[in-house]
Amino acid sequence: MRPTTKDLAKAAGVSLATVDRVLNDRTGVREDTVRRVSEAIEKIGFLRNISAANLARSKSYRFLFLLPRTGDQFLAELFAKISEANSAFGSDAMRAEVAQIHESDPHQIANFLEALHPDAVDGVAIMAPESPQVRDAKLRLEQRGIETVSFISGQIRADADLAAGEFIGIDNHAAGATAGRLMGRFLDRQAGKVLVIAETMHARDSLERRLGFDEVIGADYPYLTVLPSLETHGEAERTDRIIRATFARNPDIAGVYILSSEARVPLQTVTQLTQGGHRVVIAHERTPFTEAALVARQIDALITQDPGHLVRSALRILRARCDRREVLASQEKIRIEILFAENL
Amino acid sequence: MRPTTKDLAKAAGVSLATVDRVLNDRTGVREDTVRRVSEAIEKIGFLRNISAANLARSKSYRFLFLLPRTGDQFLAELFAKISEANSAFGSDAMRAEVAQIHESDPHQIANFLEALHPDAVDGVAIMAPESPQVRDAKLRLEQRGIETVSFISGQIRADADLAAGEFIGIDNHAAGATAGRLMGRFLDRQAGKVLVIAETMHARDSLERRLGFDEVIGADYPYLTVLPSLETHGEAERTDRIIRATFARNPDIAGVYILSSEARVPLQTVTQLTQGGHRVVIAHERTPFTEAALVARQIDALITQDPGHLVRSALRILRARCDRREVLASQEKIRIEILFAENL
DNA sequence: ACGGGGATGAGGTACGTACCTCAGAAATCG
DNA sequence: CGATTTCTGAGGTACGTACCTCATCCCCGT
Repeated sequence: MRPTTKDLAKAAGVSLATVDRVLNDRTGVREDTVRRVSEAIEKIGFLRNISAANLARSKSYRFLFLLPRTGDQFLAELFAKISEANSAFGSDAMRAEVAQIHESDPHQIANFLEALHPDAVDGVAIMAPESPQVRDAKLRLEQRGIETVSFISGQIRADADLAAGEFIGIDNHAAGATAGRLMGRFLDRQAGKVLVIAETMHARDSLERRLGFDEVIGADYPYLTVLPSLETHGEAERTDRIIRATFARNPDIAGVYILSSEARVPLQTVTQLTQGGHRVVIAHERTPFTEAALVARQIDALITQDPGHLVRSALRILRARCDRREVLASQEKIRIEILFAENL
Repeated sequence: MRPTTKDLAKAAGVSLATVDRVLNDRTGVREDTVRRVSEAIEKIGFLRNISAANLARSKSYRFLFLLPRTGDQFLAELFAKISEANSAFGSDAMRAEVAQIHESDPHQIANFLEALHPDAVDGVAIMAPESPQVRDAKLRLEQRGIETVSFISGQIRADADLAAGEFIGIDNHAAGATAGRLMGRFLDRQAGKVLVIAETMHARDSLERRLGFDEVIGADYPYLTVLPSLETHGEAERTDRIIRATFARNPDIAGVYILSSEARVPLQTVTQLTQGGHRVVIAHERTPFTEAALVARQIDALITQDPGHLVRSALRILRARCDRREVLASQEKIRIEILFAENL
């Protein structure tokens, strides 16, 4: 049988009331009594029964995902997984909701965050580009007792944040390097140019992917030339136009790397221009469109992060932080997945 | 607020006692009363609070992993992850233990399973090759109320089992196909022979990997010749000897595919024989050894399944079955991961 | 020596569910 | 119709923890 608070009280030679005071950080306990209880916890291996505790304080967790207002299929995947998580964790007294904001307006994001009240929300997963306003708003949220995590893109302060579960998402530098390795190996000894397409290079994740990509290509495949990144700004017409123009100017494009998470629009143009050729195309994120393109051999490889894992990981980390618990680091590490048609 | 049994009783127009009888499948309730309660459950969206239920019946879950007696680093990883899961799920009233058996002796396995008692074990994850004895023993376990799942290798009855969470592990045919694709692309247009090394081809997972591998190579890379599988039987001396002999007979070996989960021993010999050459080496499973080999460029790619995910998935599935709950299928799908030095 | 305040104990109620008993209502049978 | 049998309701206790109140005790300073 697992020891209970009752056993703990007996082992520490104190009453249940004192055990409760120590366990819940209440005032009015002498320091050496705290120590005695802590030692007893170690000695008998007491573990608080979180189910019972949550039952007693009839606590439930309300979490919020703050996502961009505009997006395409990857955003839709995230929505689907959040609602899936809601039904899966429903019996666990936690609920996740979504709010959408214009990701390009740091002021609006900060205002939104300021308006959140600890009575209504226990934690927020924020998918938004880095900015001082948002960073400050996050700090103030945490002071008010609302937990926060950076989701997929956004505020990374240091490598240590990754370990601490501050950031939920893949290591984008490594993802870019992986793309570079695949591109290099798939274009085996074949010289040529490589086109890189991004939504915007102002986002930290795009920058890091590009950096990782260039590093590998530069080091191991010097006969490949990586062109400057094309920026689509998420506009379909512009995307089509600039890709066509670049292909026209560079007939020797051997590979295409689409590093933004919404690949559908650029991919449509690239596919048309690559008809029958032997170009290697690598893109990010698994969506109905990219999946179909992979099967149709219009893409050679996909580099992805599992949206279901992202969502569940965010929820588990927020929850653990609310409970002041450690998380299982190895479970929360978001893997860089590589998909071919064979391992879909 | 989530509806409770009290709300359910009111909504169904019955007493708490009757609600309890219906929820826990007790006898002595008229059929149309059951129906009324069920309808009320739907109507008010009642969800049983499993924490409270487990608290009330002071239930804890005891699960058992049945693993092979002999193994190397992959087995060690599994052990580590099981003990990790124990501490992570410890506050959740579930405990996992390990038993080891000679995997090659179906009789001993069956005897072991027969001896398990529902009072001592709630569920078993079995990693053992397919055999009629084990299959029967599993069925009898389930009749006695002990849940079972096939773990990593072993009894697959049909594709439907995969969906139902009967089998926990990757799709080995797809894994072999993925290896084949990588081998083909990395050996771009370079003709030669491909060596395949297995522990034994009597195991279903090895067979399926080989099948998938051959399919892709045969279809898309006809200039490659895949040699008959070498069987190591897990013996170090024999492994070294037969690999050396095969290399001596086939100087034009361009690629090596090690399809068993313990790659260390064969890999040591292969690495020696490949010194300075340009052979493509693909192996399975991430262990300290294969990871180091990947970084040292002695392996070109690793095809893996996350042992932590395997273990947690097994536990979640067993637990859900004990609770007669559905699992979240997308979370339990074990992905075929591809590792390069860049995305470790 | 005494008051005051901090530390501690004793005991209660609550959370949502399981499981038990017993009384009484309703349905079924002869 | 009464006598069974079957169903249902009311109420209790328990699980492990949180949170509350009140009484008591000890230590401190005066």
